[in-house]
Amino acid sequence: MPNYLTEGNRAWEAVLSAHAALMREFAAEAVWREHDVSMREYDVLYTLAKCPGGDAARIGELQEGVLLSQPALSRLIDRLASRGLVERTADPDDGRAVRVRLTDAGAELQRRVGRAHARSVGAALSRALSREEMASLERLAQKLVAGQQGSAL
Amino acid sequence: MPNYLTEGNRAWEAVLSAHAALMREFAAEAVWREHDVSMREYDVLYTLAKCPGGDAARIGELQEGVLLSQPALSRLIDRLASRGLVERTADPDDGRAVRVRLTDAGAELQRRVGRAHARSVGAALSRALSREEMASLERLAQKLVAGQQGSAL
DNA sequence: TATATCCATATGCAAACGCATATAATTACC
DNA sequence: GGTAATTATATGCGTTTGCATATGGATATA
Repeated sequence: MPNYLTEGNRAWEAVLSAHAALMREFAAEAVWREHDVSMREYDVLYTLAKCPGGDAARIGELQEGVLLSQPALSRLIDRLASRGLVERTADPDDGRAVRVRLTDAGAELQRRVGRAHARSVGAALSRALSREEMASLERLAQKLVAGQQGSAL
Repeated sequence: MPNYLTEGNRAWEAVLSAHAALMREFAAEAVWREHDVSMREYDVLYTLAKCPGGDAARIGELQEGVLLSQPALSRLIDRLASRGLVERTADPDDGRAVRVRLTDAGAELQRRVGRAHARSVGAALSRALSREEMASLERLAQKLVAGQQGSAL
């Protein structure tokens, strides 16, 4: 594994620019205001929605997908719960843990917002990349994630 | 420009995951604490450092690279200025605008932190991608940015 | 089983953020 | 050239964030 430092840095800088540019565009969508949901809140709702085990996840699991500190995520879930979008339930196997799952209202909101947001995402990517390039980008991003997981040992 | 909505969404989701994973790793670096600089602050210092015109940029220009609201960036610059890392000067051509440039101390700090951070970035990318893949990722990310610029019209 | 250590989540608090809006300077239009 | 619309940045204010730490359950060790 040779170290191509400058190439790596240039690639990462480009990724950051792309991330910033697209996030800015997506943040400008009307959906968020229409449904009174922030992108971060939606991110959590989305993560819960695609969660395999009956839409229930432990906070620690959600943490991996969302770029937030543990306390910030804990309070974000507070807010979602107080709005009736998610429910906290005790984990039967671990008394310390908390399971979070979407309520019907939360799942419904996620679907509504998700449809609109997915359109924007698809449009933005289609504008810039071919189908093959999208697949290539997906693969490269997945390799980056995989590389990270290896280093966490 | 056909719309490959699902492919685009999968690619974007992978990019978000990679971004989150790497940002988390980079945030854990010791540099930030050692030099009492947050990643966002460094981001601004870096943007100023690579700025062509004598390391001076208008706030609006900085805004494009940093994912922050205009008021947040304005105050971030306040803090950097109060620590003597950047200087605000009036723009000679536009009385509304403000030019921001690195002080010597700011440039020095940027270099120190930059070296350490660049090592981490390079290492993380090298761990996951080959040189060719880095180049490919850079190109795809640049196309994403270019696609965005086109849509801003 | 008592005790120390480790883990998952929550809470106190100061710092930082976003939204709305103010301020001041530029450009557009008549 | 004067008034309106626009642009660049700053400020007020309520909300959200991160850091440090508390709390309470699990695991290990003796």
